[in-house]
Amino acid sequence: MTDTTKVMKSNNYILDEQIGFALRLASQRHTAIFQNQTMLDLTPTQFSTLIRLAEVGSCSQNKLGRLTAMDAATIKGVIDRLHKKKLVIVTPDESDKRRMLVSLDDHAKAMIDDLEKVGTKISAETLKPLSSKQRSQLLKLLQMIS
Amino acid sequence: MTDTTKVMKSNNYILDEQIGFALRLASQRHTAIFQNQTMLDLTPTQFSTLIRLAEVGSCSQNKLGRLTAMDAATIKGVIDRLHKKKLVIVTPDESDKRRMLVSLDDHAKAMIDDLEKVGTKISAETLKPLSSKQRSQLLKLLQMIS
DNA sequence: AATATTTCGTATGTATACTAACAATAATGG
DNA sequence: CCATTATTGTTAGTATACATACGAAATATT
Repeated sequence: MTDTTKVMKSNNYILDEQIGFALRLASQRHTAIFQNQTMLDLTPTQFSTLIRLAEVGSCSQNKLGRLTAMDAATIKGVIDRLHKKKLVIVTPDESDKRRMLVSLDDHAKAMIDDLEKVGTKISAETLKPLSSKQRSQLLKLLQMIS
Repeated sequence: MTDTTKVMKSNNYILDEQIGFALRLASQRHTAIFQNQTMLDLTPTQFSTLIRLAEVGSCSQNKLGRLTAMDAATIKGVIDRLHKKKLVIVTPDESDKRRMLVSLDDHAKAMIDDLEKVGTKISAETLKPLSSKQRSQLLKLLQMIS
């Protein structure tokens, strides 16, 4: 007599427990929370770009991409759209003719405080299911694998 | 005498410590690891779709989307591309004429074991910086906010 | 100084991922 | 039974995000 269960697929690969799948779900949830903040007519990456620009002042386009973890092609599209919304100023760099200097428009500068408030709320909403200790733990673990 | 530092921007919003930013970085790193697995001519979502199909057998397109956390528009594109690669079979459901029944092509069925092996390797590589305890902790925390 | 390499921005193509609108079909409530 | 509602799949539009290739400009090497 043969126990056929012995040769059945051992099924030890559980998609829902893979880090990639879990990351995608968590990202989706966060993005949904972000987009539900209707005050913000911005995407998460556009938001990050404005915050970074407020920190560094003026910056070349590619460098800004590195500061926000976007490659050259991606940051270009983001800057184009922020420019169309009149939130950033783009001027050629005289000292290096390859570079485009990007900085915040006055209109965007005035928004930064509010952006940070909304950003704080979005993070809190996303992390609501976690205790304070769990929140910093999650952040630490994510940074460790980045 | 006035201490001007008192009115300076309190700068308590640190982009790099926001959950959304951290999630994006971690996702990027995982995707890079995934794509470096050159054995796989698949994207992470295509991979997930094949694994799910192996679990459930046959399934309508929209339901498959729900099982893999993709909306109708997204899963359609994924199925189209998997179909073009001859990895899935798509047939109209006779009992419900709205539905398209999706299932694995034999060619893909034969790949599943290998896919799971590679998938396991990708997850391990992504989580390499973490201890075993930290890995399950991270997974648990991600699932809690999803 | 001339050459080689790198960097910067741009452009194209592919792949998620969402919204919104739409038609066909199915299920349900009166 | 019929009208309403819901579901399924499709299409179009927008926005990351990557790879790749390219020319222009700056830097490094010889």
